[in-house]
Amino acid sequence: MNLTKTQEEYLKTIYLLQSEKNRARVTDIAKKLNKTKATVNFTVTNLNKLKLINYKTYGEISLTEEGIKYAKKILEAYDIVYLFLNGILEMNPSKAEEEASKIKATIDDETLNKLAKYTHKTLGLYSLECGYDINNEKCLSCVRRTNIK
Amino acid sequence: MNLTKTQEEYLKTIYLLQSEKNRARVTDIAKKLNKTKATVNFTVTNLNKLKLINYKTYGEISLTEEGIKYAKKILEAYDIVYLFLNGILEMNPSKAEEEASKIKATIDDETLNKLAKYTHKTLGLYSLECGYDINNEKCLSCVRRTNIK
DNA sequence: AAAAAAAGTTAGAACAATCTAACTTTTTTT
DNA sequence: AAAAAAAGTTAGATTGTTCTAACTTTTTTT
Repeated sequence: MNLTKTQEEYLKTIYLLQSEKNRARVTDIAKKLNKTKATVNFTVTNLNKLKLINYKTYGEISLTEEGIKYAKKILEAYDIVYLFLNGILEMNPSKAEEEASKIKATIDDETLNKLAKYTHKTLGLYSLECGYDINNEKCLSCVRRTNIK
Repeated sequence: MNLTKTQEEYLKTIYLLQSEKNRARVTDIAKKLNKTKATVNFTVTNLNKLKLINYKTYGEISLTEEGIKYAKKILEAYDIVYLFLNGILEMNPSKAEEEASKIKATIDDETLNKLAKYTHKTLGLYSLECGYDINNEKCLSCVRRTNIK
């Protein structure tokens, strides 16, 4: 399935809201993304059709198994970019967060992998506190700032 | 004036085509951006209304003074990102080019400046072959791969 | 200079994402 | 439990970007 940037952004937001506040209502998402409730409702309906979230009119919103998979992948990518911006470029957390979202949404996997490798090497994290495996082209928990269950 | 990403992309493309091939026709732009002629025609008409290009129906396309200013700024930003991707992440030129376009279009000036500083410092270009001035927050000719007249 | 090819244009449609305004449902407060 | 507030929905419109298909103009070839 090929998601749009917006869809990815919403999945990530729902995931984070759920792990931070144990719920992700239309209003919460709207606030976090600075969109109107109508807009959020539109995308939520749309993600529901794709079976990425569970949702019934006036009901609660939660990610499906599939949705969680996507959200984790999106977050991992986002975290790599965040780590670079915050850890290497020394941007302040909130700015780095904002920019990481935007950048993550545009770059492809090759760039992301190269950035992960570089960031790990430069920050001296490789094969230390994190489980990053340079051959396996994966970046794991060390990058994650949020606590995902 | 606040341009959309698409408008910026077209301005950059027109600029490059003009310096490389001395002309930027609808067809040339379409090929470079992988869009249909109809689509290019639409945006060209639109840039003309904004007085960023000179253009009459069936006529030639060229940048106005204003258009050139924008294009240079866009290219400078693009080049900073390109230098990072190619020079530091060691991506191959064509991939770096492609990704730099996308990234440049999303990040804001603060990120760009930090990236410029970092890239210059890391590649040892600062105050050597380039005119980069760390206080002035500008990245000048050293980054430019294209020869702009 | 006529025919063919290339370039350019226009009209009409589609899509994703967003908005405002009016409305309904649910939750909270009194 | 009635009133008020908060949350959620729907309809309708707008914007930006893109497309296809049909058409016109310009350029090149014969």
